[in-house]
Amino acid sequence: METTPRRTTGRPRGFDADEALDRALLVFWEQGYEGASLANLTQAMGISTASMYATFGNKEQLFRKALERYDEGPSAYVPVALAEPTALGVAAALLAGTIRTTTRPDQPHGCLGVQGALATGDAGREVRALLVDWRKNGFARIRERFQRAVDEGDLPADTDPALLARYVAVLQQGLAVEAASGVDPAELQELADAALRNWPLP
Amino acid sequence: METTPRRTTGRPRGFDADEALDRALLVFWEQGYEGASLANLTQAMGISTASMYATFGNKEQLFRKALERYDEGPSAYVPVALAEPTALGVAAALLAGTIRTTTRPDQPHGCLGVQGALATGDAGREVRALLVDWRKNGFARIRERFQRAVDEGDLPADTDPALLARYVAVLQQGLAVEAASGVDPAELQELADAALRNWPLP
DNA sequence: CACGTTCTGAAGCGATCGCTTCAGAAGGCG
DNA sequence: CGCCTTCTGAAGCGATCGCTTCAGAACGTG
Repeated sequence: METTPRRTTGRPRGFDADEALDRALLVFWEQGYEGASLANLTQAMGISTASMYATFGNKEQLFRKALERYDEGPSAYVPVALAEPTALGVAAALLAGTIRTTTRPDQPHGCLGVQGALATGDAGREVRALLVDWRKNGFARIRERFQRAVDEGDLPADTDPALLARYVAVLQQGLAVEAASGVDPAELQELADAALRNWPLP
Repeated sequence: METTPRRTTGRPRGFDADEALDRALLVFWEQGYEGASLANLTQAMGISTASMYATFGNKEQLFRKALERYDEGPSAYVPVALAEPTALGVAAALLAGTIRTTTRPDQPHGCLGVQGALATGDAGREVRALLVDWRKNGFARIRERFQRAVDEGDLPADTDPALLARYVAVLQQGLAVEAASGVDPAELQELADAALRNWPLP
């Protein structure tokens, strides 16, 4: 990432911005946007508030960067899943990826895009809207992929791509809530398998 | 409700505790436990902080009472749904009830039990655990109902009640997240219908 | 009416909130 | 080396956090 123009001169930054961002991501992921205080964040990042503001702007912009980081890291399974050759393969990979990402023992349980700011006070209104868009975008990408599957004959011609995409998205979000509740991933995977057992075949 | 022993003498309370609790419920529902400040709450309740503390104890106990109120009000469809004669009827009523409750135009969108404290800082740890239990309890009641359906022959003998209950619970929670994102209830109901189309029949 | 009890408005508790400022330390460059 | 830019630790900004205290108002009761 290139958070600052990085002039040629001056004292170089004493920390790794990417690593600091990763640590901030974990804090937001676990505590949510409003639940994560500046003190929590900077302590986990190992830097002072001044360095945080100089590097990332403010708390909200830090969250936006952390969300981008989430897309590149924990949520990187999504584009991979969408590239699966069949619609059923796409759905299965999305659900498996969701379960894997939301239940890792070394990470916060659940999904940042869901629990980062699902209900907030005034201070979190913009971040909440950001995550609403993030989820809407995720749904749209699945819908487009399923539309392609219909066009290609991979899904029956009378399939409603939006309905099917909503099904997958709802399962993903429901799974994320279950994961945040500490439910065993094996049980969730069993459910994901069952939920795709009646997939519409061409 | 009977928050105070209600002695026979003394100056009577100048507000309706139930109504104040209803208003607090709306604030918690929309802003979450941590996002709702004492100022938000007492202003919506129309009382001073002293009255709130005298009547309800503190913020956390106020939330607990609000959750009980949520069970009696917005979430009252659950026991009704569980009393449906067939397992499919139970599932359909639970999903329809979820959609109705989480998308009412005159109420916050989404589910208090999900978005009230899904990810929190230290201050919300206990409330988060409370809602985890709340959700686990909801799942358990569905599972027990489906177990009964298996015993009664209303579901095939080889049906896994826990798996089927998890399916319904995940759909409910996913629908609640969609509702919190502002998705049209008609679209969600369409999805709920589709999700139950391959219900295991005896 | 006076008493006794309870409720309530207001003020304020220490702590923390997100955020800013600033002097000085730390490095690259001429 | 000395200059100049940038980074950083610490202190502190006003505001708000959840919560408590208290004097006085408001009522039922004897």
